[in-house]
Amino acid sequence: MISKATEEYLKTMYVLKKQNGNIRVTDIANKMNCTKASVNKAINNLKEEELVNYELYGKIDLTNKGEELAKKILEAYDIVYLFLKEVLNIDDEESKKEAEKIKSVIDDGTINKLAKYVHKVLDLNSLDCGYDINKEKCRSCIRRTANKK
Amino acid sequence: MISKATEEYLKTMYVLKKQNGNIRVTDIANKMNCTKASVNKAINNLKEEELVNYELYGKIDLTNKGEELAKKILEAYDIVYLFLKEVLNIDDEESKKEAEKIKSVIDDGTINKLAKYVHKVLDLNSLDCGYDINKEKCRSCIRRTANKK
DNA sequence: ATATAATGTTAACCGAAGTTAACATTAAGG
DNA sequence: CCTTAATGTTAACTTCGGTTAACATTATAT
Repeated sequence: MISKATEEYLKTMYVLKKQNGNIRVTDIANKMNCTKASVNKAINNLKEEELVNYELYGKIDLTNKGEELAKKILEAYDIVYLFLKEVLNIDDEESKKEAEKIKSVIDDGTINKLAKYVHKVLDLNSLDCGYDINKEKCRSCIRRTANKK
Repeated sequence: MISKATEEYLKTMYVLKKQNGNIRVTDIANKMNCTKASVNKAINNLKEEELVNYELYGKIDLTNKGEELAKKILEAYDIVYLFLKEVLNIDDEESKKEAEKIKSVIDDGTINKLAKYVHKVLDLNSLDCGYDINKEKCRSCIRRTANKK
């Protein structure tokens, strides 16, 4: 339905909305290191799918459906990022870069399993994504090992 | 230099060579669910990069450089697959599918960290990829937890 | 040996995602 | 206001990875 590439635009738009209160072509292009022309195309794709509302030269905004999807995409990114950074101890910049790529290819099912695992290993019982993992024996041991240099 | 998509063809060729002793366009196409035409193009790309040798209607073979790269790609796949299957407990088919996609986007550095982690968690001290992780306290605990339903 | 099947190659085309460059619209400052 | 700068849009083009369909070559079986 909607490509992974196009999902990126949606995600960026969501972030900009939270951040600036509005969504502008120029800002998207800057964030994504692409041209305004590319942004324009993506917006049209997203409008097709009823993920964003906009009129020529008008305000750009996400629909409810668009917000939901954007949130899901962001969650996936967060989980992968957390895993790379906190479990594998990959440095921050690299974790961000890699999380971006990985979350763009993996299925929901994998994200869910990863989320559970990360939460278990890091002893996080509540996180934005809503995971609440049952306590298990030996968790602090796992964490100590996972976080060790 | 060489795209991730084209790397896939190289990997498949390597596997077929080990498996059948020879590499044929038709077999590659079957394995990869694509047309022979696509295979042909990929082979030409790989020849450009001196990763395979071949002449029109002739034998197809990997160069040394091609073999080395193929091995690296396979290692990456194996590590990701192992992680998904044995650590996250994702089922076999899904693990294969996802490993394929993930290994196509991540950097070497991430693969290395993941390899170390997987070996530590699963208590594997030797594997094809050559990792030999120092023993650490509490490893069996980690493994028990990782393998638990 | 030769017809037929299997295999390999090529040309022309497609869609996705990006680009450049020209143009249109809107916003801002004097 | 009205000019100019910033922003947004569009058309034409590029590259990549794939396709189909026609064709060429090689292998097989009787």
